[in-house]
Order: sequence, then structure tokens, then C-alpha cells
Amino acid sequence: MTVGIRHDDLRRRNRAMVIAAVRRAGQPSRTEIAATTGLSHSTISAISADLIDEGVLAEAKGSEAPLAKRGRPQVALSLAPGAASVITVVLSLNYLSAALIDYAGGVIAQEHRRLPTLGMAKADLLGEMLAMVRRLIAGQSPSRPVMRIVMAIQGITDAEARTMLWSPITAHSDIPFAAILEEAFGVPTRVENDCNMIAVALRWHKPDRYRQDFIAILLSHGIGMGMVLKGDLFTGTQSSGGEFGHMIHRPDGALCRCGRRGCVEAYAGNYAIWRNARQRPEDDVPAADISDADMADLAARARAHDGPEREAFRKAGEAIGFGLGSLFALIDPAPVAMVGHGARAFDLIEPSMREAIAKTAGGQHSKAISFDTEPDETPLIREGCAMQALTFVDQEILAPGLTGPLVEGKDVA
Amino acid sequence: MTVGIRHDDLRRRNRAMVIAAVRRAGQPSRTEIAATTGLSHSTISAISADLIDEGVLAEAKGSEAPLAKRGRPQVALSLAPGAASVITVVLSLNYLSAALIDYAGGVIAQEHRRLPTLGMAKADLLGEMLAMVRRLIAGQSPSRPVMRIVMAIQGITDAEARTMLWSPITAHSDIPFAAILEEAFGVPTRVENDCNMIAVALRWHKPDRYRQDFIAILLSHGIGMGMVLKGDLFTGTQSSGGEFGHMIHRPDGALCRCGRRGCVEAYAGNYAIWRNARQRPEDDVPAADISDADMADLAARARAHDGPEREAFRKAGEAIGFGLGSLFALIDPAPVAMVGHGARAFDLIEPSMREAIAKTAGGQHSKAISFDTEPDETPLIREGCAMQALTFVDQEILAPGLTGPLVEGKDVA
DNA sequence: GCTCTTTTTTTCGAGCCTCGAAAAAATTAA
DNA sequence: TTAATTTTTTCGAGGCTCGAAAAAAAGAGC
Repeated sequence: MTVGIRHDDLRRRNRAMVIAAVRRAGQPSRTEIAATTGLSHSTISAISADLIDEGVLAEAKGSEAPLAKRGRPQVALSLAPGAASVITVVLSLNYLSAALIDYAGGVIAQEHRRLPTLGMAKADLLGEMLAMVRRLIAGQSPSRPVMRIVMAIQGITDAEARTMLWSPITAHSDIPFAAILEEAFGVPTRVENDCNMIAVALRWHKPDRYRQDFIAILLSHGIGMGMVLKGDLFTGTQSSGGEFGHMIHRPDGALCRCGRRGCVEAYAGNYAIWRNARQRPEDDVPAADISDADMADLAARARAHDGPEREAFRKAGEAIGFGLGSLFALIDPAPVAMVGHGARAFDLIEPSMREAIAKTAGGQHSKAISFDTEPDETPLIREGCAMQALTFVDQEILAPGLTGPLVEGKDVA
Repeated sequence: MTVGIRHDDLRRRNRAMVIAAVRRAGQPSRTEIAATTGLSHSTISAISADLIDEGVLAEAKGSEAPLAKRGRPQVALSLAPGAASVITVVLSLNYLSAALIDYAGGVIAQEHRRLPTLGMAKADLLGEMLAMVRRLIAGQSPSRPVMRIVMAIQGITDAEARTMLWSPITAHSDIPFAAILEEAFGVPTRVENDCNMIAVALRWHKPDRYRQDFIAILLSHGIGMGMVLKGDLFTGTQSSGGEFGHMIHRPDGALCRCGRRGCVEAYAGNYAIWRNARQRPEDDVPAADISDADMADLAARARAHDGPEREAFRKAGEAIGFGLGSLFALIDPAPVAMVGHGARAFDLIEPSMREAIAKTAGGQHSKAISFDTEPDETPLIREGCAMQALTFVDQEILAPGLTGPLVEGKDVA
């Protein structure tokens, strides 16, 4: 059951609340923080004084417009970039990247490289990743310790975010990335699903549109989803969950990359669109990878004339539409972000998708369903990882510290 | 954003925690409460003394087995039945019932009656309901005020649990039941989906099996679902949500009672099984109601020989199986309770259901999927309403009270 | 039957935390 | 230069939880 609130938890939580308010608002004054948190001015004053002493927050002097108003001017508070740093690692099909991020969310350094992930030995893949992270940590001054690593991977992770259970980008499965990275660098680590990180990023990036409830669908070689419900990132009971692409569109239907039949992805993934456009049978083994250029080419031909290419995109839209209809039957309609290179062809899939949604129970509030496209997923995944990592630092490391957070951080590392 | 914790919230929350611990454990001693809540013995002692003074808790003397142990014997605490009372109202197809429940969860009085809900005028339906509730309240001593009403209805309610948006049991829609009952009796009221209340009841009833994550599927005229994820009742973003029965099984498939095509319910609801068993076309208009006896008859014939009846149940299992497969793709596998009269035919639907699940991505952890049947849904719905209502009383009414909860309750009423 | 041991519950003072009110600080308007 | 205004800090009051010690209420042993 939920545990009672101890007296010392109170300060810890309110400290975390103040840090969160600053992270969200950017450069709020103490008065603004008091307003958003509902705490009294005296409390905010005390807590922010502590946090400034500890080097977590800083008074952002002279940066903001003076905003000539009568009365004592507000002093903007901001996160001290040097309070900590985190590392993000993103592993996708044939692509590995990592970045070192300061406490305020700024990128200190980053690296990326193309790798043949599908064919690589496990040890080589891990070696490349560990070397990249090691280089980033080496370039870091010891006064700003790395306090968290968040890795995003295209694939399914366990609910505790410690292990990649399965991924389409490699033949290997059950790789305990979190344990491996913790072993190597002594830094608390999580492995997350890439689409979940996209959802986290969208909330920070466009809080007006993506706030309490929304869905991010990644249209790429496969179909992924990240979802925020009631303000919280949705995850499965035992894994990262949200495998929208593997909901069943047509029982016993087209062959999916996962080996089963009739999944949404088997109609809407790049390989499925490719297969249909080429008028190959539905149980043809999915192609391993199709370049963005080839997909753009397909889309161009679909736009040019009514033929098998256009029909392939129509079928993709239909599969996504019925899938969304089933999803909306469960969670009700919510704003949708179509993310990734496939979103560039959204004009081709939208009509049949909307038609399909209208045929479902979830389509009844169809006015609440709005679509937006984000063609480039890579920066979103990194941002999501960064915010996820920094939020952990905020809540778990900085807040409970009595002797100062940095000391504790060093102990861990 | 989340609001900061004020100093006075602390006591309120910890009081609520103690009450919740007593409600869950039944008759715990102060020491047990201290252990489960993590609060100190002194705090538990102070809080429980207050709550006993206020008449919320009572020392349950001599009731429990003395349990001959060395040392001062533990004093069992229990909820004082007279601290408050709540009313439950359950409205299903052709059936209305209501009950008066004491603070400890015991039934003080109840009433039920059969009504032709499908054909009734809205005013008559409301009149019957209000009269029934009025009689229950009239029989109640004023020292034990009714502090909450929770109504369960077969159908969709809004996310705030105030209005029935749509229901298969009546032609009328958008009935603001909560406002109507609050207007009539001055008691805070919620309208909930019946399957959601079943899920709430199962968690209290069989906490070993139904704890953090589980699914309750109601097999009846239609197909309903209640789901608990990560310990919380799952609801939609704008409505009660969880309309499993209206996920799409076969695009453009059989005609559903909701007017659309291909829903799970259009294959697995009583009317769908009936339609298939009679070998009627799939777009035949769904029958309004089919008696339990008729369905039992169909099941008997299906068990007796391989014919259209058996095929009808097979198709129902297939629809539920693929539906669960899609659901599991989103949330991962979880224990399932098959509830309602239709669960008596679970032997007929289970084989094709498991076969279908095995064909889906969600079926990969199929060992984690276990099924249980609860043939009688009516008492579960009432229990769920009662626990929902009492939990609200615990958290919102009793906890913040300074002058004692009953005074506040009277003010409200 | 009396004392000792054990376990539960209560009491009491210490230490924090938040709050409101008042004071101090920092700026514009007149 | 003074007054007005707004933000931030200071300070004492009141509450809450905690740990330690005391009190209470039984069984165990002789």
C-alpha cells in the first residue's frame, strides 16, 4: 500500500516541487514559483536559498528583459547548468548516437555514427556504445559529475527499464543494457523505448498541444507508439508496452516483421507499404530495410497517379485508422502526433485513415482528434531521454540531499 | 502542475492513510498499522485516538481470537459502522436496485425491481430511481447521515462521473444522473460504468489474485470491460472508457448494436452468438434482449454436438481472443476475470480464444495470462459501488474534518 | 500466588517545517 | 527627494512526526 508521509519527506517533496517549477517555467521568480506550487512565499524563499547555496539553482541576473514595472523587480531563478550532467544514448536501426547534457538541458557534447546493427555481434555493438559513452565522460570536468544515463532503443524493454527484451534492429534479445552501463560507469541507468521518449519530448517541447493526454505514432520501418495518459507516460504492466503496431488489424492477415499475421504494422510499416506497392503477396517476408529515399520515391509516385503505390498508402491509412479506432475505444480520442520520416507521406494516408476512424466507436468524438506531423524523430528521442534523465536527477538525487547533492552524486559515481 | 504539500495536508493525508489501512486489513492493531503505513507508533497512536474520539474508528473488543501470546495483547481497531452511510444504485437492462451501506461496508437495507428500461420514458425511469433512493434514506436514522451516492450503469459515463452519455439499456442519452441525485438528496454523487465497479469489487474481494493489474470482462448481452492498471482503475480521457467490446475485430464486419461494424461485441455479445447460432446473416439487426435461459439452452446444444451453436461460441472466443491480443499489445498480459452469465459458457469460448491470443504479439507471455470466471455480476457491481463510495468518504470527508466528520456530513446533507 | 519477561500502547520533549505578518529591499512615479 | 509599489527576507507561532522512556497488560516460571 501507499506509504505514509514522514515529516522529513515534506521538505524533500517541496524541494523537488520547486526544482520542477523552475525546470518547467525556465526563469521564474520566487513569486511565480509560490503561485504555481501553492506554497507560501516564506517557504519558497527558504527552499530557493538552500538550493542556491547548494549550487542547484542560480539567480539569472540581467538576462531577462527588465520589464519596467513599479516595485522591486523580480529576480529570475534558473537551473545551474553545472549542478550535474546526464548522458543520453539512442540506438536505432543502423544508427547509434550519444550526448552529454548539462543540468539545464543544454548539449555539452555529442557523437553519432552509422553501424550495421542488424548483422553486428553483440559484443561489437556493446563495445561501440561503451566506447562512445566513455569518450563523452572523459571530456567532462569532474566538478560536474554524470549522474544519470538514459538510453532509448527501438524495441521493447522491461517495465523496470533495465533490459531490452526484443528489438527489430538486432538479432540479439534480452540485453541488460542498464546493468551493463551501470557496471561500466557506475552511473544509474535506464533503458527506455524510443517512442516513449518521443512522447516525453513532445510534452516538454509543445506543452500547449501535448499536455495531459496525447499519442505519438512513429511511422518508420515499423510502427511505434508513445502515449501520455492523464499526464503520465503510459507503459505496460511488464514491459515498455504500447505496441500499437502489433494490435491486430486483420486476423490471420498480412505477414508482420514480428512473425505473426495481421498486425497494423504489417500494413503500415515501410516494408508493408513497399510490399503492397510492388504488389507482392501479403505473406512475402518483410524486407530488412528500405531507405528514406526509396519511400519518398514511392510517395511521389502515389501522388502522381492512382496505382498500386497509392493503394499501398491507402491500406496503410486504413490499418492505422482502424487501429486508432480500437485504441480510442479504450482511452477515448486524444491529439495524435505522427512522427518520423513516414509522416512526410501523411497526406497519402490521412483520407483512408479518417474514413476508417469514422467507422469505429472511437470516432464518435472525432472533433477531438487532431493530427500533427513531426518528420524528424531523432532530435525528439534525444530530448526525451535528456528530460527523462534530468527529471530523475531532480527527484531522486537532488531533493533528499542534506549535505548537498553533488557530494552524493560523487559517491554514486 | 502538482501542488506543493502544505503543512496541514500532512496530518490529513496520514489520517486518510490510517483509515485506508483499517479498511483494507479489517481489524488491525495499532502496531500493524504502524508497520503497513511506515509511520511511527506515536503518530499512529495519536491519529487513532483522534479517530476514535470522532467516532470513525472503534476498538473491537473481544471479537477476535485472543491468540494467546506473551505480552500486552493487541487491540484490534475497526471501522465504526455508524460513522456514516452511503447509497449504491445499480441500473442495468430491465433491472434497478439500490442499497444503503454502513461505514464498515455492511448492507443495512436494499431494494430491487424489474423495469422495462428500454421502453420507459425518461421521467418514469428517474421517478422509480428517486423513489427507491428516497425510501432507503427515509429508513435511515439521522445520526448516521448518507454521505455519498455511487450509481453504476451499463453504459458510458463522462470522465467526471456525473452524466450517463450513452447506454444500451435506454433510448435516452446524456442523462445527468449525478446532478439529479444531488439535487434531490443533497448528497455528493457519482455515476460510474458498471464494469469499472466490477473491477473495483474484485480488487477488494480477491486481493491476492486481483491486485495491481487485471482485467474484468463482462460477457452479457453486450461486452463490457473494467481494468485496473498499476493499482488504479483505468478510465478514458473523456469518458469511463475501456470499451473493449467496441474494439474492431474485423473491419467492415458484423453489425454491432452500436450501429457500427466489426466490433468484438458483434461477434461475442449474446445477440451475436444468438445470431450466428441461428445462422442469420451478420448484418441482421441485433435482437433487443435474449434471456439467460435461452443462452444456457444454446450452450447446452453447443456442448451436445458440433453444429452452428458450437461455431457461434467459437467465433465469440475468436473475437475476444484477438481483442485481448490487441489489448495485451498495449498493456501486456494480465489476469482476466470473465464475469457475468456468459462466463458459464467459458468452456465453449476458451479454446478458440486461446488459439487467437496465441496468434498475437500479446500472446508471447501467455503463461502470465490466466482466466477465472465469476458468473454473477450483480453483487459485484453493488460491492464495487459501495467500496468506491466509502473510499470517497474516507478520503474527502473524514480526513480533513477538524470538528468531527459527522457534523460536516450533516452540513452537506 | 507472586515476580519476571514480553509485547503493545501512550506520553513527552526535541527538532523540523510551513505559515502569516511585518520588515527590509529595490525600483518607478511624482 | 519623497511616496508608492512590488518582491524578498526575517521572525515567531503553531503543528506534526519521531525517538526514547514510561505505562499497561498479558503469559511464563517458580
